[in-house]
Amino acid sequence: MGRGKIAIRRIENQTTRQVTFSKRRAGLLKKTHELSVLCDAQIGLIIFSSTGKLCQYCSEGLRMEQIIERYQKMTGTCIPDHDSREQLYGELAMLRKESRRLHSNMRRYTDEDMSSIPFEELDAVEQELERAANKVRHRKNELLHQQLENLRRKERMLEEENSNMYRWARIQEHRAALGYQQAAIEAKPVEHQQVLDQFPFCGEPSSVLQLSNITHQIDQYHLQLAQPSLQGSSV
Amino acid sequence: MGRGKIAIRRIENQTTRQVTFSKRRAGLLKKTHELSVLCDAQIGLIIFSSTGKLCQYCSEGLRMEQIIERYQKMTGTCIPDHDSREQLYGELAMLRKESRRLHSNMRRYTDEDMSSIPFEELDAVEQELERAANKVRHRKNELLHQQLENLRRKERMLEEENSNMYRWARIQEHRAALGYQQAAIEAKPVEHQQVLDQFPFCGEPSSVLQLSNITHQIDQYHLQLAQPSLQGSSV
DNA sequence: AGCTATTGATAAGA
DNA sequence: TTCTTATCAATAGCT
Repeated sequence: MGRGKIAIRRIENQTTRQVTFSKRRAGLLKKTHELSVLCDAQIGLIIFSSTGKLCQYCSEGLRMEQIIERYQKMTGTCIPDHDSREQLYGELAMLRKESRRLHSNMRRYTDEDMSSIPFEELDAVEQELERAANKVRHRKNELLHQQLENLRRKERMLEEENSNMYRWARIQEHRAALGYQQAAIEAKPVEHQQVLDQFPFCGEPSSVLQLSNITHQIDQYHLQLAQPSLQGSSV
Repeated sequence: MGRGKIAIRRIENQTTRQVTFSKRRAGLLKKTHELSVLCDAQIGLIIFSSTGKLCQYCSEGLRMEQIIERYQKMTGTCIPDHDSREQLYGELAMLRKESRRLHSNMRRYTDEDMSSIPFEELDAVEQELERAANKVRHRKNELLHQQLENLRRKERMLEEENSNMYRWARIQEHRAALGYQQAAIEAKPVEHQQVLDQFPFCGEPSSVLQLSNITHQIDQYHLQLAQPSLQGSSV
């Protein structure tokens, strides 16, 4: 058809090829459509031009996917895309959910972020901090031990002195009873603490000085505790 | 073409339709092939007859799957599918990695397995452990504060009682001096501590009971200190 | 299927 | 590209 007959082989002249492609493509689409309509056939036609341009036809009332799906069902070939995409979405949803769960779990341990430390140094820095913190902690414990040891020693001295003083007071009481019977009667039957309560404070025995010293030390210890550790003991 | 012109609509006569289908199908395949060859096009043609029979053509050197794959790639690229798929794969990889990381992190708290920590996660792990240790330390400090506060209160009571007891003893001493002058001379000029030292221990005044109680508490506190912290406070 | 009159497709040129 | 048109191809209806 046409002015002359042509051989069915690749047309070398690019312009001619392009023109022929356009004409014959239109004819093919027309013929395809006619066959589809006349004979009630489901047809899918996919054309990639030599320049990569896509052109397609598919029977009325259908989409190309349906033709392809039917074709794959019939030939048994399966193109992995659809199923695998479903799987991907499923895994994605699962991972998102799990990630949320794990993150909220981890937040129990990590409330802050240290975002400004270079990657390579993190482990070394961390070890150093850990070591420093351990040293501070160790030192603090040593001090606490010392403080408490001192405290305990002084309390034992105090305890001893207290009991001695009590016995000394009893002796004085006894002596007073020998001198003035009335004074003995007044002092003897009264309970220890009750007797003490009857006398207003005056004077400072040495034991009191010792105690104020201990109190001072406790205050110092308190100051130590109030200082945050190197890495921040505050919660 | 043909003896008469026909309308492009479904052919009602089944025989005629079937014949027309055969003839035109052959023509379509021929035209398809000619287009493919002449113009160097990649063409896939899928035809389902009204009876369900499959007929296909595809350009030489190709399989239908390749045509379909190329078609899906191209249509998927034009529609925003390609980008979103890239994103999906990216997010999927990220979530998989993160999930692995979080899981191994959790294992450190639940299984106490520290031997399998990857390099990149050391910093996070250290911080988390550090923070957990800080919480423990904070709790410990709270307890120490309480203990020492109690200790100090009891010591102040003791101090007060001690000074009162001293004054009471002085009064007894004074009364004794009024009765027996010699007793007064013996007690008065001697230093408080020295006087106490002259009397061996006997009996237990209430203040002594209080002190032993405090001592017991200090012992308990010492036990607490001896316990290593959760992450090992030892240096 | 085969034939063929007739219509449709299209190569080449504008 | 599109149009024209001479020519060839496809095919409808008949056998």
